[in-house]
Amino acid sequence: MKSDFNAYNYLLQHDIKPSVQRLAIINYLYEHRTHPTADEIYAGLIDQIPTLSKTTVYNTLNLFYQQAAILSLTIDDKNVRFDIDTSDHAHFKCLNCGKVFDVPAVLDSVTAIALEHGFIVAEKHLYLKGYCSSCNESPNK
Amino acid sequence: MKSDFNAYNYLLQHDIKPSVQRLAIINYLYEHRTHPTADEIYAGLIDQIPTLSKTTVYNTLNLFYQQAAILSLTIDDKNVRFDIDTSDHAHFKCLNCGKVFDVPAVLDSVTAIALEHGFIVAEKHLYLKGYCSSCNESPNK
DNA sequence: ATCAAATTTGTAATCATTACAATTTTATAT
DNA sequence: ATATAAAATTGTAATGATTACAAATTTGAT
Ligand SMILES: [Mn+2]
Ligand SMILES: [Mn+2]
Ligand SMILES: [Zn+2]
Ligand SMILES: [Zn+2]
Repeated sequence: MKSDFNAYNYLLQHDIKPSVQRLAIINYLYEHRTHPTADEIYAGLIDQIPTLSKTTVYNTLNLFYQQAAILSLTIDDKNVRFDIDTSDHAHFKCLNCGKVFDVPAVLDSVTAIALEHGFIVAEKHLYLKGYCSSCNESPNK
Repeated sequence: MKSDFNAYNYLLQHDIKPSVQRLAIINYLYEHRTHPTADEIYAGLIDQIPTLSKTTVYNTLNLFYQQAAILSLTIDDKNVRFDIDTSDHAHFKCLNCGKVFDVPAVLDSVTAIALEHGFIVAEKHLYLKGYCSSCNESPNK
């Protein structure tokens, strides 16, 4: 089953000039909704693009973020994680297996309160931490 | 005007054995509600405790965090910030001046949704980013 | 006073991310 | 098509926050 995602147009829509590397990275994010780190993206693409540089991965992700084509998640204090899903949703990180899950959420009320305080809100991040259902049922350690 | 905060008892209540360094750090957090970094705490205490080591500051903050005596904030991808206020509230980071402000918030609804998905929630962090009222009125650059 | 445990300290290591200059690729002008 | 300039990519070195670790100091119990 082939992906119906048009990476080329997705980049153009965000004023990003497509290149082999940029298309590969945005496609990787489309196909891997696990909120990968820059290093994971690099490891996942190095076979496909043997000349790929880790610097390019970082530069490209920063460009995507600046152009609001992806989210940059700091739920983990060690690595920044990336998400092609820029819609309003929360994230849950399991303290046992480390996976980051999506959680449906609406954050309008908090944004409204921030506006009342004179803040102009550009980004909203709701991070939850705890134990996922798998790790809860069969705890590791 | 003297602080009415009993640092000694606060540590004991969280099963933390008080020491000169630990008392100084928890007092610093009580008096500085700016969500300081480990480095800022170190810089703010080095005159008062000239032998203080940065390693001790990190170790102590990690201990406080493990004992749930403070919050550990990852709103900034560069530095972890710390907060003695463990009550339910959100944070707003100004992308211009870098300050981190408190924002009142109730996150029960999202926690409920997470529970429905089988997640056990231990921590909740709501981070907003944008421009504070000062920076909004007189933009810098 | 003595000994062991806990805490603190200083230094070195780790490691994610960025800086930077060289190289390669792409686009534009002749 | 060729020359030239601009943009993108690459490799390596630097940065900087945090941690690892072992030595030194302090604390607490006998
Ligand atoms: Mn997501
Ligand atoms: Mn706070
Ligand atoms: Zn898990
Ligand atoms: Zn500001």
